[in-house]
Amino acid sequence: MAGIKDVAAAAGLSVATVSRALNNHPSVSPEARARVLAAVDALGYRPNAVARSLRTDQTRTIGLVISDVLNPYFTELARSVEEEARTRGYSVIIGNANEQPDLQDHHVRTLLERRIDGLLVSPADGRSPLMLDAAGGGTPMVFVDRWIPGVDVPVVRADGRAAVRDLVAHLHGLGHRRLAIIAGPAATTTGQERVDAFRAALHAFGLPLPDEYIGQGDFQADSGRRATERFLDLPRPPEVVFAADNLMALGALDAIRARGLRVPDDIGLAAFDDIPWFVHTDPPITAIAQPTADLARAAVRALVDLIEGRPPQSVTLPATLVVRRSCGEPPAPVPTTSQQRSNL
Amino acid sequence: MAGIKDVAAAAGLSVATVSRALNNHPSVSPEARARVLAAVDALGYRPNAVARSLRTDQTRTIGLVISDVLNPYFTELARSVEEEARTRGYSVIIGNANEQPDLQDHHVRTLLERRIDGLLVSPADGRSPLMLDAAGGGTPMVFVDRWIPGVDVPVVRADGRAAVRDLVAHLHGLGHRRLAIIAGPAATTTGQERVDAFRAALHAFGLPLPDEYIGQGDFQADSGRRATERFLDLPRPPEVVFAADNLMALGALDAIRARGLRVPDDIGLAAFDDIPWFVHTDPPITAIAQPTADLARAAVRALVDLIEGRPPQSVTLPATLVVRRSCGEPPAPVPTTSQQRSNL
DNA sequence: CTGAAAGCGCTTACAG
DNA sequence: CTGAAAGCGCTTACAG
Repeated sequence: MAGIKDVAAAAGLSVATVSRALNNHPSVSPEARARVLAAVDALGYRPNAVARSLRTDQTRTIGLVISDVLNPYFTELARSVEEEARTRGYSVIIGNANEQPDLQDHHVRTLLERRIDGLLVSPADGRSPLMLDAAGGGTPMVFVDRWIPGVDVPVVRADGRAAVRDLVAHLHGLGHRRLAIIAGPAATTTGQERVDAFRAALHAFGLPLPDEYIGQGDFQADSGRRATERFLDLPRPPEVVFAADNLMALGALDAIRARGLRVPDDIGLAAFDDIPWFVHTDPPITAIAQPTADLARAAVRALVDLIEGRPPQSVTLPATLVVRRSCGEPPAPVPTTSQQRSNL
Repeated sequence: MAGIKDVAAAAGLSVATVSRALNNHPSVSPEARARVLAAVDALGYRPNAVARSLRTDQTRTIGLVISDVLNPYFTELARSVEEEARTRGYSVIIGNANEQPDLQDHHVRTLLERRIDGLLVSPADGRSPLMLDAAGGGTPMVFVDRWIPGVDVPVVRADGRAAVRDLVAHLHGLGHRRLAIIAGPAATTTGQERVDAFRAALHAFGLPLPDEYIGQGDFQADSGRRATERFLDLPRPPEVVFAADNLMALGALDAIRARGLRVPDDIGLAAFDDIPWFVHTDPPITAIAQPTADLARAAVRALVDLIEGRPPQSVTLPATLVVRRSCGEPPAPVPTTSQQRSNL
């Protein structure tokens, strides 16, 4: 493969001049620049980013460690992160922790060895020593979605408290009193917060949250299935199950369906995190929506600020309740299209 | 940040010996190894993969260029690719082309400059010169899912012909005669093949595929929505719409719903690519399922073989029809659980 | 088993 | 505006 030396030889210039021409350094004569470009073209030269990174000590790359790519929320987050990073001249390398602490550490380690310029993390495990001292040590780092309390790193996330309160009000208004939650792992902030918010909201309505109405999940579908089965086996099953993420809601739906039960007639269901499919499930599912793309943008902005020496900004955005039919009683009637299938 | 020199100094050894110890080279005394490890620990040394790559001319990284991360099919593919690559000691960098040729090229270029050891591509655009000569030039490359005809690169993909035939037989058996398809971009092999297979299958049943029953989509949801609207505006709309991927099926569902029409009563719907949500949509959607994880594994295997100098293997796996209720008439009754909600 | 030294492909301060 | 040269942090052939 042609190197910068070959280009220099072909252009009749030094490698220094070639390098300058390629990096748009001002002090290069138009003529030299033209000769370089011609040589690059002729040889099919492709700069070696590895060598450049070694020399400049920057990779123009950020690492994104997320808990589960298969979760549509994180997929969208990843996509938006890449988009925003690209407009700022950065590439992103995604590490999928799949909710496993050791996998998370594997990716953090690999990313660090690759000398990424900064790390965007949604910690699957808040207690990883590796991550803790990466945060302490010089690597620019920003938490997104989930964070680790007590670590001095900017956090970009959504606050779901108000939306959870709205959800509980909605359920209460529908006459439901026995409300259960499938929680995420206690080792994650989102895992805890959503339970806390739910409990606080119930409390405000004078409702209890008995232990048997707290299912322990791990944000993946299987755990939602198992927790739901346990709920259904209870002497007094809950009237509504609130899944702390969309994958566990999918699992819950599977479990409910496997018993031949129907939503919302036999049991209600709501989820944290909204996805396009929730409009088309049977029935459409009431969910709490995060401003995912905005979070992604704010997170990248904070990280790039940190990398480039500007003061980064922590950001908290509100999540919002989207009422559909999975907890009973349709929402206020939607204006129907008058158009019928008259043309058949 | 501590470098190998610091480790050498702390261990009282040369950098050569440190390097050997860290790379498990056999000719290092146990004592030296121990001193190195201790020094590494004490200094928190983290090897610089950039420097190593420059020196060894390998990055132990493969690039994966996919057409759309938001498509659950590709998300799963990406996840399985990473998993398989990891067990073989490779990292993967994902480039999301988002079905845009220039974005695809951007990622291919970036990946090439990073000197990834090999490229796994599902071409969003089969005519990209960049990709074409990357394939010609020395970069180890394999196509997965989609490919580019006439390019000498191993291909790992699913063959959906039989499944499409099964689908048409199923629809015909249900009494449907006016069958439409929302096709993918003609610039992609999967875009073409699925139409071809559909047309061939219709032909076998003596059914026509009029032009107005071929909607032109781009594999993304919006295009499915638009194509479906056009179908519904026809004097004689189709009885069933077959979407060539799951995202366009989502769009179709949106469009159908927006008109106040119902599936399958007013119109039937089937999709290429199966996803977990199809079980829970209203109604559950009949789909053609690909062996995604197997494809991912085979693709990584082929690429790693190529990288490491072994002969790579092209692989074609069959896709299968999964009948649900979205085209009419429920499938043979499922054995119902006798368990009722008696415990309420 | 260990070390001194060359070199991977670039960028950039220094000199002209 | 251009070039010669040093150096980024490693690995590895060569010598001992």
